[in-house]
Amino acid sequence: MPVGIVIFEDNDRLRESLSYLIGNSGEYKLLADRNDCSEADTLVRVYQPDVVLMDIDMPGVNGIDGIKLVKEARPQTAVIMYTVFEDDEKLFKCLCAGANGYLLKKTPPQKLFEAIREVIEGGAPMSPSVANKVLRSFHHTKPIEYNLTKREEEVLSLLIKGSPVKIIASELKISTETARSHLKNIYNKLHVNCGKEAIAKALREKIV
Amino acid sequence: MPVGIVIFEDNDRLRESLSYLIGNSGEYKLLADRNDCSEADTLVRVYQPDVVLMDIDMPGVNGIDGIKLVKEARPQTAVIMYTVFEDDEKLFKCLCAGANGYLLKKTPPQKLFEAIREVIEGGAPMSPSVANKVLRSFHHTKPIEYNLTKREEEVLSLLIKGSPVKIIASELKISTETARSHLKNIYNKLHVNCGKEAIAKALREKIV
DNA sequence: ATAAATATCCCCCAAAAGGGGGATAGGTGT
DNA sequence: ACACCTATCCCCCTTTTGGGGGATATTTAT
Repeated sequence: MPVGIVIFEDNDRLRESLSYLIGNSGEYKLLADRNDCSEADTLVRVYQPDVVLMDIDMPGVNGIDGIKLVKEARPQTAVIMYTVFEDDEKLFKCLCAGANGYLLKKTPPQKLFEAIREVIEGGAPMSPSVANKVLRSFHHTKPIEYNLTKREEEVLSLLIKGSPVKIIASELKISTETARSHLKNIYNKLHVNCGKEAIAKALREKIV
Repeated sequence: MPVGIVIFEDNDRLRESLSYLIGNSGEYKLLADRNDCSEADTLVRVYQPDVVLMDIDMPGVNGIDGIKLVKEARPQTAVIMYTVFEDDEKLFKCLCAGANGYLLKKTPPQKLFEAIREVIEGGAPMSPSVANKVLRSFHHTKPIEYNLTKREEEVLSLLIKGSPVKIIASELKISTETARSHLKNIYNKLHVNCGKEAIAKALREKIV
């Protein structure tokens, strides 16, 4: 049976041309198309699409919440974002919400069809610039150097487990006073004033 | 001028066929090919390639450290991994080390050429199953429910900035005693005993 | 060889945090 | 109507923290 598709896109003209293209592809079957995704959950429950094409900027419920509706209603339905936005915030929100692909609207129809094929086969189609952003998000940007000594790193790694000084000291088999000294030095090097800030900074910047 | 390519691949047969394909493409120019990447840094400094094709499993210096050598020597050179491995550990280590693409060896040469084109244009070519792994790494696996109230979430989000109770209270325009109450409730709900543990848990599990 | 950095320990003291109570008012749900 | 949750506030008391000193050995670097 052909691949079933549902489209959420508030631009009527665009939605209609997409629907037309898909309906006449032979390869895909257009199950439904809507200009808002407030009832996305019901719709995917009823039509059980293999793929959903989802815009982001829509009146009422936006596409990001739309992803969640779709995924909660039917996790196996693949959601491909189809949008003009390529800012990091929207992109990563979509990915976190469970999007299976992310295409920019400048993608030509032929590539769009390829992407649908790819997502059906378990891939994750992304426009090149999007894939690049995603990859770059892994490039541990700057291992900012705080010049912590080995011992200080040990102390810090215990600290970020939430251990109080006494525990840190006993784990490292040193006196609490020594542990406290190390902590003071760590706070100075990280430019923070207390353990809580140090933990926050260390975890955020992936020190240790 | 044609796109310059350097190959690191320890399988002689494969390396030679790749070299041959690239050398005869007209589109690309093979600058060098090696069976180990112990001198990857020197090599990219000398040949200044646009793209490096890099295997992972090589004698001596492995491909992951190879990425680092290349990127430190010449950050603008794009590194495409070309490997049989698709386990999470190797994949994400490569991405973190700065890889610009990740292709499985089952990729047909034509797709390989496409990938090189894509990476030159600033994309991030990935085999479908790889792209899928990458995307899935964003799917916030477990939104473990601690049933924090809105107010408690506000307090927690201030806490993880390292703010002391007084600051939290004044930011939320409530008394320090109220803020303290909220904190106590938060600690109970998160099953922790102090603010440091709460910060660690909240940041690790991406609550708030 | 000599200086600098590191790891270790100690004291004092004020401020902050944490645990234990308890109280009031507004809202929700049944 | 009543129980329950939430948000607000207050007190007491002990432990922990953070900042300020300082001291001594060992290691590292120059």
